[in-house]
Amino acid sequence: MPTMNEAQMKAITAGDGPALVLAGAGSGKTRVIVERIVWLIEERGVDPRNILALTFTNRAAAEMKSRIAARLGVERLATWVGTYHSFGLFVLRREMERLGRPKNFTVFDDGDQLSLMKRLVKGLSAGSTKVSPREALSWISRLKQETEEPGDEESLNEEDAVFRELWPKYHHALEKARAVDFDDLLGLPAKLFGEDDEVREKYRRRYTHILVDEYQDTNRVQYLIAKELSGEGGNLFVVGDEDQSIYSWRGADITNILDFEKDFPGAATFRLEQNYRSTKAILAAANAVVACNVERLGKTLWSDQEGGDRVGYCLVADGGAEARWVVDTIAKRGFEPRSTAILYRTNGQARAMEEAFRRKGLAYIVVGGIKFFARKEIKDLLCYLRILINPVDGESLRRIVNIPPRGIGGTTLEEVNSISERRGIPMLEAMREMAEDLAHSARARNAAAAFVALIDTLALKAGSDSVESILEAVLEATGYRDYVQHSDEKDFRARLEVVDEFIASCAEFDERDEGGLEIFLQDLALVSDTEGYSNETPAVALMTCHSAKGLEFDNVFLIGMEEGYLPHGIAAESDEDVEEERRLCYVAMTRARKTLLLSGAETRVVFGEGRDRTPSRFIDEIPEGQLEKVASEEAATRGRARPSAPRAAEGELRMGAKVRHGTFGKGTVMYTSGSGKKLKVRIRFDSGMSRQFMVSAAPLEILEGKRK
DNA sequence: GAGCGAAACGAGGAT
DNA sequence: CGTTTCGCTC
Repeated sequence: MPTMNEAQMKAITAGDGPALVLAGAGSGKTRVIVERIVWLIEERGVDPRNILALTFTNRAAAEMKSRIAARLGVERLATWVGTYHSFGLFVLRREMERLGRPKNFTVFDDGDQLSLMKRLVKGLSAGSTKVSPREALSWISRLKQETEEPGDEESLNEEDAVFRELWPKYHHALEKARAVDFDDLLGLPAKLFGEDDEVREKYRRRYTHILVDEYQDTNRVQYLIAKELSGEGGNLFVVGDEDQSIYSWRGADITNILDFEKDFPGAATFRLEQNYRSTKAILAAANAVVACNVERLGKTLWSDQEGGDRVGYCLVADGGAEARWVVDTIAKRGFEPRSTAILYRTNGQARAMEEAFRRKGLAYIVVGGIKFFARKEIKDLLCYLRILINPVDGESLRRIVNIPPRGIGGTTLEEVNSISERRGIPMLEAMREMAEDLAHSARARNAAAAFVALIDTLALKAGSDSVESILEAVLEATGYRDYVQHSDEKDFRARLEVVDEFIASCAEFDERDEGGLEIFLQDLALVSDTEGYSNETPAVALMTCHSAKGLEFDNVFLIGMEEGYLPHGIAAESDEDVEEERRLCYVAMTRARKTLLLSGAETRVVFGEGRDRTPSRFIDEIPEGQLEKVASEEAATRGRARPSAPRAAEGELRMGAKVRHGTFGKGTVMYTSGSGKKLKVRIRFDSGMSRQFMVSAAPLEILEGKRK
C-alpha cells in the first residue's frame, strides 16, 4: 500500500501541544498515531510509560500496540494502549476505595443491566405507563454519558417521568449489588479527575502525552477524561473523521471534534484527504453519497488509484436470491475469502447469508453478533463465580439460585428479597436467616440452607486457586454438567461444548495473567466477540457496517440496500438520523479496496411475511455513470431449472475432503451417500470419533479438498 | 415448585 | 420466524 510521504508525516507527528488530525477514510490515521508515539519516544526522549493511547475497540488497541512495538523493535510495550473503557476500569481498580467503595465490585454488562431493568419495570406501580426496559436503559445511559442527572423540571412526556422514577431504583440496585455499569467505568473516573485534585495530579504526572483515536466517537465523559488528564494546553493528540461518526446513539458527541480548536487553544490542525485504500471508482461513489449530508465540514477524499471496476449494484428477487448471488459471485470471480467481506445493517441479515455459504461449502466467519460470554451456559457459570468474589451481588444470585433447579422458585425468592429489603442485608445473608427462621416452611429452609452451604464451601476455594480450578469446583458442586445434559435433549452436546470452551478460556487466562478470579471477571465484561477476527482468518467475513469500521477488504458486498435497512426504518423520521445512516453507508463503502458490490431485494420476508421493498435512497445518490447495474445469473435464467445448491456441495464434499464441523471440530470425509437434499457424509474427526451428517443441516465448512 | 404446551410478543447499531 | 412468558396440571 502506498503511504503518505515522509515530509508530510513529519509535519504532523513532530510537534508539541494539542493537535487535531482530520483524517479521511483510508488515509492512514492509525499510522499517524503510531508515528507520533514513536517520535515522542525516539526523538523527544519521552518515557514510553508516560504515554496513554486510547481507542474504542480492543481490536484497534491490539493492532496499534503491535505496530508501535514493531516500529520500536521491542517485545513488550511499556506504553498504555487500550480502550477507553479498559482504562476506566484500570483507574477504578486503583481508586475505588477513594470513592468509599470496596475493590471487589462486579462489572455489569448489557445483559445484566437488562435483567435488572426488566425486574424494576415489572415492579412499577400498576398505573404507570408501560415502558420498555431497553428504552429505560438507553435513556439512563444517555444522561450518564452526558454527565447529567435527571432534573426535577416538569416533564410533558409521561415516559420520561417513568424513566426518571426508574433512575434512583436502578442506581440503588447497582449500589446494593456493589456493581458498576459500562457508563460508570468512564463516569466514575471522570468524576474523580474532576473533583479530586490529588488523583487528577497523580494521573497527569503519569500520562504526559495522551492520544485518542476515532475522536469523533467520543462522548461527553470521554472528552472530560481527555481534557482533565491533558490539562491546560496539554499534550492531547486526537485523530478522527466527522464523516465516520456513526455512534451518536451510544452517546458520541460530534461537537467534541468540531469544537476541538476552541477547547484547546493553539491546537494544530491537519487534514488528510488522500485515500490510499480504494480505487477512484469506489471513492467517487462513496463521496457522492456522503456529500448529500448537510451537517458536515466538507472534505473531499481523493485517490490516485486508477482502474478497477465501477461500483456494482444488483437488484435481486428476494433475500434468498441475494444470498445466492453473493456466494455465486465470490465463486465466479474467484474472490479470495480472507480479503472479502459481506456487510449489512442489522445482525439478522447474516442468517440467510450463512445458509448460502454453508450450502456452497464456502468458509465464512460471522464477526460480532451474539457474544460467546453472553451465552446462557457461560452466563450461569459467571454468576456463580461473581458471587464467590462479591457475595453481596444479589443480581447474579437471582440468576443462578435455582439453576440447576433446587426448589427455590419465585415465591421463595420474593420472600428472600423481602427479608433482604426489610433488614437491609444482602440476598445471600437473607437466605442464611431464612434457613434459621422457623417461621418458614421446612422445604424452603432446607433449600436455602443447602444453597448457602454450597456458596460458602466454594467461596473458601475462590481466594487462592486458579480460575480454572474454581470453575471446575463450581461445575462439580452444582452438578451443572448433569443439569445441561438432562435439561434439553436436543442440543446438549453443543452446550457442553460451550462449557468446555469456557473452561479453556479460564485456563488461558490463568496462564497469561496473574490477576486471579477478581480481575478475570472484571475484564470479561469488556471482551467483545469481534476480537477473534483478523484479516488472516481464511474465511469470508460477515459483519455489520458498524463492526467493519477500521477494517479494509479487497472485495466488499454491501447487502440490503433498501429503505428500512439502510437507512434503517427507525432512523427514517429524522434528518439527523438519516445523515448518520448516510455516514454509515459511507463507512461501509470505503472499506473496499478494489471491488464494491451493492445489492437489494424487490421483496423480502420481514416479520414472517413477504413485503415489497424500495431501493435505498443512497443508491439514487450515486450518479448513474458511476454505478453499474449487474444482473444475477438467476434473474437471467429465470424460469429455467436452476441447478440445486446441494448438488454443488455434493461435488465439493467428496471423500478425503477436510472439513470443520461447528461442534466437533476438524475431520475428514470418509464416504458420502444419498444425493441432493438427502446427501449424507460420514466424517472422522481428528479426535477419533466418527459420525454421519445430513449435509443440508450440519454446520460444515470445507477446509480443503474442493473439486479441482 | 416443576414441567409442559400454548400463546404472546418482539428485531438497531455495541464498548 | 424464533424466543420468551403464561397458564395449566401434577
